[in-house]
Amino acid sequence: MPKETNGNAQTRLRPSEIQRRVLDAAFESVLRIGFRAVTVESISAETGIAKTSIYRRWPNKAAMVMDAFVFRIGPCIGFPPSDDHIGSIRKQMLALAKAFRGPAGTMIKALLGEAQFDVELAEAFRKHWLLPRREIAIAAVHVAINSGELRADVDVQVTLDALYGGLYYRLLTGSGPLSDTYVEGLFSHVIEGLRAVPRTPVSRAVEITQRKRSR
Amino acid sequence: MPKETNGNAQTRLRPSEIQRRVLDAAFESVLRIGFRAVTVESISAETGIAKTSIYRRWPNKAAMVMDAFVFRIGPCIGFPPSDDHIGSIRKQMLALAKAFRGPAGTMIKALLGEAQFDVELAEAFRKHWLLPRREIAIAAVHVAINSGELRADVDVQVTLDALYGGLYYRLLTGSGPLSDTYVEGLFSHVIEGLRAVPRTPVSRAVEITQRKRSR
Amino acid sequence: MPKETNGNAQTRLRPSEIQRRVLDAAFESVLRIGFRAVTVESISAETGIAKTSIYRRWPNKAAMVMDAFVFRIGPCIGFPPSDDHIGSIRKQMLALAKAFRGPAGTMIKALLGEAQFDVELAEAFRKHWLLPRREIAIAAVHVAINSGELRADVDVQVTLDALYGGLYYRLLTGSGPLSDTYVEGLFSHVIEGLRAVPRTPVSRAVEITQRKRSR
Amino acid sequence: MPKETNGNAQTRLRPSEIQRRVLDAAFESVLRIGFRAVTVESISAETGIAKTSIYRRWPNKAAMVMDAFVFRIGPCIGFPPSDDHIGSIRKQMLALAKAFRGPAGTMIKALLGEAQFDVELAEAFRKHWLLPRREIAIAAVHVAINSGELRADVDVQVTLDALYGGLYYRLLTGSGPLSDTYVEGLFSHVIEGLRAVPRTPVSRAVEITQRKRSR
DNA sequence: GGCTAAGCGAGACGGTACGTCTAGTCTTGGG
DNA sequence: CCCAAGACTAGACGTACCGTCTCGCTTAGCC
Repeated sequence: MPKETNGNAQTRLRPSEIQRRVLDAAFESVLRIGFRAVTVESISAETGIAKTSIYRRWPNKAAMVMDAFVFRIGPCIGFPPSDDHIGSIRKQMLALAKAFRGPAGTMIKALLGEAQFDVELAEAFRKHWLLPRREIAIAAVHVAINSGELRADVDVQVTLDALYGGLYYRLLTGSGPLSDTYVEGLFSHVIEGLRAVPRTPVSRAVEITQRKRSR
Repeated sequence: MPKETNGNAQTRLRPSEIQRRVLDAAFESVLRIGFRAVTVESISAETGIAKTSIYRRWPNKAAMVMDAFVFRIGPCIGFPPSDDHIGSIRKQMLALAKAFRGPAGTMIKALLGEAQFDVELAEAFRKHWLLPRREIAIAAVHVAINSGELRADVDVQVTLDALYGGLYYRLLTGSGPLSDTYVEGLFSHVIEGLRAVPRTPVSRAVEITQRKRSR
Repeated sequence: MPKETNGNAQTRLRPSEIQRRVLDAAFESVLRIGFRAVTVESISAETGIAKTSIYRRWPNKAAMVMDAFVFRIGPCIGFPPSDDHIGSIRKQMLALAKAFRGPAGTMIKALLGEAQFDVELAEAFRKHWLLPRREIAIAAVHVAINSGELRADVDVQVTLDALYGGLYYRLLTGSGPLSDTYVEGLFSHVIEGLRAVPRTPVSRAVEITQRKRSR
Repeated sequence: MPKETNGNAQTRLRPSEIQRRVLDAAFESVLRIGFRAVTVESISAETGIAKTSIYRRWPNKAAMVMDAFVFRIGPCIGFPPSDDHIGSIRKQMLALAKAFRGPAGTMIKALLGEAQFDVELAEAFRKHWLLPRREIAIAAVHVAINSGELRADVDVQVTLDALYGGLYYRLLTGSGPLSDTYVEGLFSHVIEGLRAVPRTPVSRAVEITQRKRSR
């Protein structure tokens, strides 16, 4: 008979269980009371897991919350498939904006805010959040260029910064809503000018996408 | 004989002098040791001005540093004039990127980072930094539309988010340099597609501007 | 036409009016919120009289409250006349105990407490409160000795310390009530042994005084 | 080999050692610079023990000094044995007066002064200083009554208030010396009148005790 | 199968800064 | 000249977390 998780309630927690409980509590706490109000001590008190055990795993609160974010959100926001490669970028932008409106947005605001004061956190954020998504997007744009959807002289990095920069700008400055309409506009304003075969005016593109959505 | 500022070194500081000294010290300290390391107490110690006097004017460190930023940077980054209205936006972007590479960039990173946890600071940052510049840019785009440089169906807000969002994205994520070349690329990728009379490929525009700069 | 108090509300207060208002406010405030909570600033705020004007008259809070005490209480607790000189001491003790149970007790607790840390206040308290009363009591005891009520070898100071010390002890330590019964007991326990013609046991004296009071 | 106290100077202090150092420093500081001038911060600075650690044990300065008093003085002033029970009270009064003339007097003045503004301190002072001594004295008086030294109708509380009240009165008001002669006088003035078999005049009793002491 | 090393909870520790409070001084401007 | 108004320096207050540490106890894993 394998030992299993051991039914004895008094038993010590397995390391993986400790990690799970801490990250869950951290995630929920950030959403509930905000990153600033969350404390290693408060997580310790809430979970009953000793501060020592938390500090053994993460050097500080930021690293812990970063892990909580990756643990819970990281893998969730994929890159939706699409017939055309350009359209798949549009779809990813819509998915990202939707995420920004929910818990993930709260976490990203906090983590990117904190990252301005913590180079290790900044590095981790780039590595675990920004780069994975960016690489997929880069590939999509490359394919779009190679397939003739976009011009050959398009600069991939610049294009993606224009597309995604707008989303992050609104998230971080709170200077406007992250609505689907906004995302469509952002996408069409940037992309239409980069197409190999130019389309009609941008606003028409917006109208089209809006018409589509209302169906 | 007017009383004047009074040459007596022993005299008490005038309120405006207190404000100036505190803001100067705050500004320099943020650049030297970083926002996190700056403390109301350290500013008090450095300037010899009582903590009480600082707290009488600003509710907390963030508000004080925000004021220091406005006091020292705020009015400096203007909107360079240009023959064409679109060109003036390009010039402002270049000026902004240059500022981002210097002290202003350090301050903005700190303030925007902190603003993620402080709604009052966020509001102040929008009011004193983002909006004034945005309004000038909006006007420039409107004029460009009315004069026929840009299409009539261009969405001003979306366009500016695409242009400036990229700059703030790189500033805050550190995901790439804020070089003039990058700015030119960002500008041309977004703008060329929005012109009433389409131009040649974006990369050609980049080449042109680069040629200009090398002269 | 004499100037009078001047109906103009805007007129400046006369010095004596300032003193009266400050002392009244100080007295009431000590009773209402306690000596510790009273502040020169709070008195200033309450009366609308500038801190400067208060500090011009009193060196600190303690001196101000001492004055308020003298101004309001000082003259109130007299030395009741009595047929026999000893009886007049008894009556003064009863009057003092009654005062101790009211506002005067609150003030004396505060002033004597504070006086433990402020020699000037201690001196003022002795001069304005303790000594005036003590001198009358000393005279009463002397007369009682000379008239043959008390023994010739009675030490006046010691006797008065025993009589009044008990009252102050209870006031300051809160180790028991300052009831009339207690005062009668204290008086008779000390005095009976000092009479030239010894009386019956002390408890009988207590019974007698109690009988008197019930009539 | 037992672990022992560990000779390593670099080791952290044991809790009991922290307590001892703080209380010692508090005691000495009160004597040296006075209760008012003593500060939790100054004790922290002097001992090198963190303010936090002090506040973890005591809620404020008064409680800390109270503990310092009990720790150093509390158990020292006993109740000297004597052949007769009344004489043992006299001896205790002499011992107490002697203590009042030294460091204990300084501490008691400060604590009882502060206790006028701090009910918790007042309670602690009664519990740790006044009551233990009072209970022994009560017992002594009871024995004296039962053995026939004192009258049966003597009120113990009143008697002790008369005896000890005088001592505290002089300590707190500074209205006279706390000399042995004074104590003898106080004792005999109060006690002689309460004896079952009356003695000669009080002043004679004083003379006798003085004669004894000069031998 | 017993010993050892590591992980664990609990929570005290030294530290830093917070934002508040009060004291007592000083300046300004009005009457 | 005296006042009110109120800003100023000075410095202690008591709190909150930080990240480190000791302390026993428990549990695995290694011999």
